Amino acid sequence: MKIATWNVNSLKVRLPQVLKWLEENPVDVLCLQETKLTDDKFPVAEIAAAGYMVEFSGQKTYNGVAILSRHPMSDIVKNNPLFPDEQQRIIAATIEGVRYVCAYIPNGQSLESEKYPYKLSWLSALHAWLQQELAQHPRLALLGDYNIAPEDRDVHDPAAWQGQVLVSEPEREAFRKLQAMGLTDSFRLFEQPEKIYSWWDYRQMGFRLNRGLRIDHILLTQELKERCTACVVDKVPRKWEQPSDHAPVIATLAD
DNA sequence: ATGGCGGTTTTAAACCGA
Repeated sequence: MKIATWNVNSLKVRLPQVLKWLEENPVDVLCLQETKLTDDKFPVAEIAAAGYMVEFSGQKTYNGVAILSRHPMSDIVKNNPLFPDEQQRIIAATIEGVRYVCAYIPNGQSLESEKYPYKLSWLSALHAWLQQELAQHPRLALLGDYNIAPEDRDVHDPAAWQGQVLVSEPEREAFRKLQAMGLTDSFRLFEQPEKIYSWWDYRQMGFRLNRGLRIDHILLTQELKERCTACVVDKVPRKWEQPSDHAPVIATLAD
């Protein structure tokens, strides 16, 4: 079983790349963020033709999430029932006995922005809802764009980023709170090369200079952690023409 | 300090992302 997450920064623009990537990486489950599509514009037929079922929750211009799966999905939940939110940032589904939560955690913009307390409240509500979900689903995977680099080794230049949004202590504390509820960062289960990131700024040759952050994650409960045999960032599509600024993250689960 | 880039919309300039 292979599962993946990818912030595509507009599925309208990136659909050909998603289909190409799935041909080369026929994962069982793919969580997408920033589809930026209303549900009536979602490319269901193209994704079905690629062999995937799909559930989605979108809106105009911003946000939007989807789960693509080779296996049937049930118990779909859109957004956090404990957190009324006009922004479409969560979709959850049960697939083959595993609960998948696909999340596009708010960016926060800056510590001074009103979007920053929104991000922290959003994370707090996510934690509360996940406690309920975990009580029902011992096998749970939380995949998505967390917009949090958990540690300094997930940041290309920790000194330059110190205290900024995406690395600030309250955000990292929220990440650790997710870990404390039994969710493990699958990437850190394994020995990894240094300077592995999942997002690079489009500007100033960010990707070529590897000025990145690791902000896309796959967190797993104990039972899934024990089945996890690999977790990698796939930089290949970041090198394609007109790429998303994020790269996919893939975890492998033994049967 | 600002703007870089790329996507979006109200198809031009403004917004948002990270």
